[in-house]
Amino acid sequence: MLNYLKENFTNIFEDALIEEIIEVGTLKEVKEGEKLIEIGDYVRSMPLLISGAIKILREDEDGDELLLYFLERGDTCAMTLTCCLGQTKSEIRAVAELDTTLIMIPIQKMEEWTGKYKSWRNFVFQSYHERLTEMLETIDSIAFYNMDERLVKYLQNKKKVTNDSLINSTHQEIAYELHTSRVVVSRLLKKLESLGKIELYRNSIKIVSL
Amino acid sequence: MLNYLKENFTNIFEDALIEEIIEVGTLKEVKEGEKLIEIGDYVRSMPLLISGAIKILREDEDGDELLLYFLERGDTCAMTLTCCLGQTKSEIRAVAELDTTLIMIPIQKMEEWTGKYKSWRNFVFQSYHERLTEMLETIDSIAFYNMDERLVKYLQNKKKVTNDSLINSTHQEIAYELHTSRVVVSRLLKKLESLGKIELYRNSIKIVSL
DNA sequence: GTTAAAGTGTAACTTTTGTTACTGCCAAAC
DNA sequence: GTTTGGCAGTAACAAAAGTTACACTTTAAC
Repeated sequence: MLNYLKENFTNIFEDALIEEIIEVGTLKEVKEGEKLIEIGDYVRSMPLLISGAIKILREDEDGDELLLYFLERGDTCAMTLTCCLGQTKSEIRAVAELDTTLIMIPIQKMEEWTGKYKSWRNFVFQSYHERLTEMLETIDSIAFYNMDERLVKYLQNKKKVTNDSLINSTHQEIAYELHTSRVVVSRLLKKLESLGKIELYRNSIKIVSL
Repeated sequence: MLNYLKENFTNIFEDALIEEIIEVGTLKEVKEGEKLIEIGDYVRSMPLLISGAIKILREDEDGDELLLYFLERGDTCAMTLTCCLGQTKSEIRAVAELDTTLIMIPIQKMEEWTGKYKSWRNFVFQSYHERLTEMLETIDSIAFYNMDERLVKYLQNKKKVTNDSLINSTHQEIAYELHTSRVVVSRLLKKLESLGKIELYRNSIKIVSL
């Protein structure tokens, strides 16, 4: 755990804080597709992301989803922060996008460390800032762009997060995350293919130039 | 200022903190329609809302707007918090929805107080939580609901914030805030009127039962 | 090998939303 | 009083997105 922390959070956390994290934190590994938090859950610990990626989803009345954003190496979950402190239920679902390694920190430490360590405070505020910014980008996408542009952004984002220009998703899965229908996704993907920007295969999409 | 603070933030802030706020804070009054923050501005002080209401807006490439949420009595601007700490430009525009009274706090104090006062930390985290929740509600509206439902929510929200069932807005103004066109708003308002839920006048809308 | 299930392609159609254009009305300015 | 500009109503049309239906292919299960 020490190595993980040094690699990912050195220059961010003070040495004394790193020691404390090692004392109380527990290492957790989750497989791709595994659910970390469900809507309505009470959250009892806070994740620090070491490697992999986690997608954060919102759900509508019918149980359909919308992808909000991804968490990556060095990130933490801002929702969890507020849930921990406010003792409220989770408003979102968190699912591993890739095989992921996390350090879980008990929520009692949250409050203590925000008083004690300046580096922790900065980290927490920085996280809030990043998450708010990502929420704004999500709002921009939904409110200001058409589905074809949203699809392109989605594919670009997915490529960045997985670091792979071959995207292993079905049209149905993409439709869920964009909160639209499979037929619409197929239609728009076909158009992108005919423009030479992607190549379509069963269960996967190759990004050529987006 | 002492009275304002006692009325709105007692039980929230420690006495020592209230004293400090009085020392360094300045009272500010803004008229309805007045702009407080523009996109791209660097923010140098943090507002505590004493009375009135402020609307927070996002802008697209063409300069068209989208209403994100309102700030009310006892609120502060989460965007400002992160902007102050991160020294980044504002991502949003803030405009007074009503005549509004604020206490402005220099940003230098932010960092100091988060270390010093537990009540201040709680207030800041609470603010983040509320703003994140409101952003989620905004996302729900845009992503999951049709324009007719969004319009109803908008009218309900406006009634709540202004505490007045007579809404003094033109169709064009509503269209801007919902990021749609005037014709669409007129069409949907007319439908609501024919259902007996509202009454339409020039420059205003009376909410009967929504 | 046969069957079943999941994934994709596509046509035809509906609904929702956005656009253009034109009308009349009201209120402030002259 | 007349003019002017902003506001609202509405029709007609276009574009975007969602829906239904069905064909065909691939893969997994039996």
